[in-house]
Amino acid sequence: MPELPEVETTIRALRPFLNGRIIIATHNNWANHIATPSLPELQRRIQGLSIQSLSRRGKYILIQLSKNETLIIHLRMSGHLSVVDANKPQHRHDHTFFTLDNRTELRFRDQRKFGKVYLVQNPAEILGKLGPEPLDSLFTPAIFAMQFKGRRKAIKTLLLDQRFIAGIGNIYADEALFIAGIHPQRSADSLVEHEINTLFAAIQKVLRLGLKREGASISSYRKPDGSRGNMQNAFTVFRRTGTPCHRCGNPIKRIKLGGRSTHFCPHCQR
DNA sequence: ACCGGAGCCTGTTAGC
DNA sequence: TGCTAACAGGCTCCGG
Repeated sequence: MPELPEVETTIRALRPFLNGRIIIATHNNWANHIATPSLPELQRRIQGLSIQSLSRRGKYILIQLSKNETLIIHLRMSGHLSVVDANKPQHRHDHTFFTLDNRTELRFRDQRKFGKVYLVQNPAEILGKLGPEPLDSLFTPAIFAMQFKGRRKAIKTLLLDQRFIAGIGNIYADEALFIAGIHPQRSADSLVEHEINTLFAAIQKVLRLGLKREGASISSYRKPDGSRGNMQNAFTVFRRTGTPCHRCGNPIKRIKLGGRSTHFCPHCQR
C-alpha cells in the first residue's frame, strides 16, 4: 500500500518535525521490526546522533544521521510514521519509538508487523538492487526500453519487481497499465517501442497524480497527521471490479497475476 | 534465468 | 446472526 506517492507524502510531512533534531533514545516492543543491527547495537550507535535530512529511494525512507549513519525504514503493508508529543498515549500497534530532544517522539506504528528498520553506514547494502527511480530526470524511455529485452514475464509482474523499477506497487501498476492501454498479462518483450514510451509516460503520470493527491487511503494508509490522501477517489481500475470502465463502459475485470489481484479493462487494454 | 507458492501478520470481509 | 476462512498487499526465501 504505501507505494512511492504514499512514502514521499510521508517524508514531506515529517521533514519539518525531524530536520535538526537529536535522537536521544530508541525503544522497541516487537523485536522483528529491527532488521539490522541487533536492537542493543542500534540503540548504542544511534543515541545522540542528529537528523540531517530525509529522503526516499523506491519505497524506502532514508533518514541521514550524523557520524555517517543512515536510518532506513520500510513501511511495507501497514507501516505508519508520525512525530508526536512524547507524553501522548501509545497506539496499540506502535512498535518502535525514537525519542527526540524536544519532548517529541518519532513513532513507527505497524499493524501487520511487516515493516523493517535498518541502521547502516552504507545504504547500498539495503538499496543496491533497486531499479531506476521512475520520476528521476536521469530515467528516460530509452533506458526503460533496454530493460525489456529478453524479459518474458507478464508486464504487470515486472512492474512490481523493485529491481526492474523502484517504487511501484499493486495500485499504481494497475493504474499505469490502464492509462497506457496495455493488458497486464502481455509478455514484456512483446511491447513495441511506442507502447514502452506510452507506459513510461503513464507511470510518471499516475505517480504524479498520486503525489498530488497525497496517496491512496485504502485500508490503513494515512498521512503522518492521521488524515487521508485522496488518490483512492481517482482510481480508474484498482478495486473497481465489475463497475463500468470510465472510457468504454464495459465492466472492469479482476484476475490473479503472480499471486496479486489485478484489475483491468479487457476492452481498453490489449 | 524463470516461475509459483509459502511465510510473515492482523483486521476486515465474504460465505456458509 | 455467528462463526470460520479467505483475503489484502510488500518482500524474501525456497523448491522446481
